Amino acid sequence: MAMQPHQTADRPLAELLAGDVVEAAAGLIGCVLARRLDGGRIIRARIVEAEAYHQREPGCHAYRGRTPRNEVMFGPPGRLYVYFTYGMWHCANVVCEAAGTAAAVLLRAAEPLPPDDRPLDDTEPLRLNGPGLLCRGLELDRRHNALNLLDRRGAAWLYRPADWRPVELTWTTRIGFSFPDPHPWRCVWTDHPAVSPAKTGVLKRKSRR
DNA sequence: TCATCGATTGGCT
DNA sequence: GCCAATCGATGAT
Repeated sequence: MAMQPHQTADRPLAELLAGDVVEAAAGLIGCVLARRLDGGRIIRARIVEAEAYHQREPGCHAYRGRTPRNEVMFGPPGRLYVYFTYGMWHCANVVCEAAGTAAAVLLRAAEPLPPDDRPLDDTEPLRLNGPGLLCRGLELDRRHNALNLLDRRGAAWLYRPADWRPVELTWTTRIGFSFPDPHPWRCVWTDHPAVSPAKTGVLKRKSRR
């Protein structure tokens, strides 16, 4: 089996997202998703778990081609793809690879960061450890579909923080498949406490740095 | 037009 | 471990 990618900071975020979606999943671990709420308050969360999807495999929403729902996946990289599922949850993805190719990284879990100078309120910790919880916590829904995450002036944006460092990654199969997942494309910040409680991912291998 | 089910979560047995 | 909640996207009829 091919080696799973490690993390490097040798490429700007925009370039990373324009490239291979599995490498993008690795590179997004440790990056920050910022959200400007309607009232102006800003929430930030560090991504600790992500999954890669590509149109060439049946687990991907775009496997059967372009539909109104997955339209954004075919667009330029760096856009936000939000879909609604199970009647009550939204899931957020970062579109990757070139326009015309449908590929995206599902953001499965993140660690909430303290709001600027204040410590996080321990009495009501924000739980973002699951794709549905992440969207609920950051108040993301389909109104934000197609948002450009590389534009810091928008309602949500992505960046690699100044203190970003490569971390140990664990790769497993992806979560929620109704058939055996052929790809270990779930990328987890090893042993990070904010990772989702999903139990069905099969451990494939670890990678250092 | 209809039936099925999902890239989920939390609660209960 | 099992299952309900809840509804839109999708594929079949």
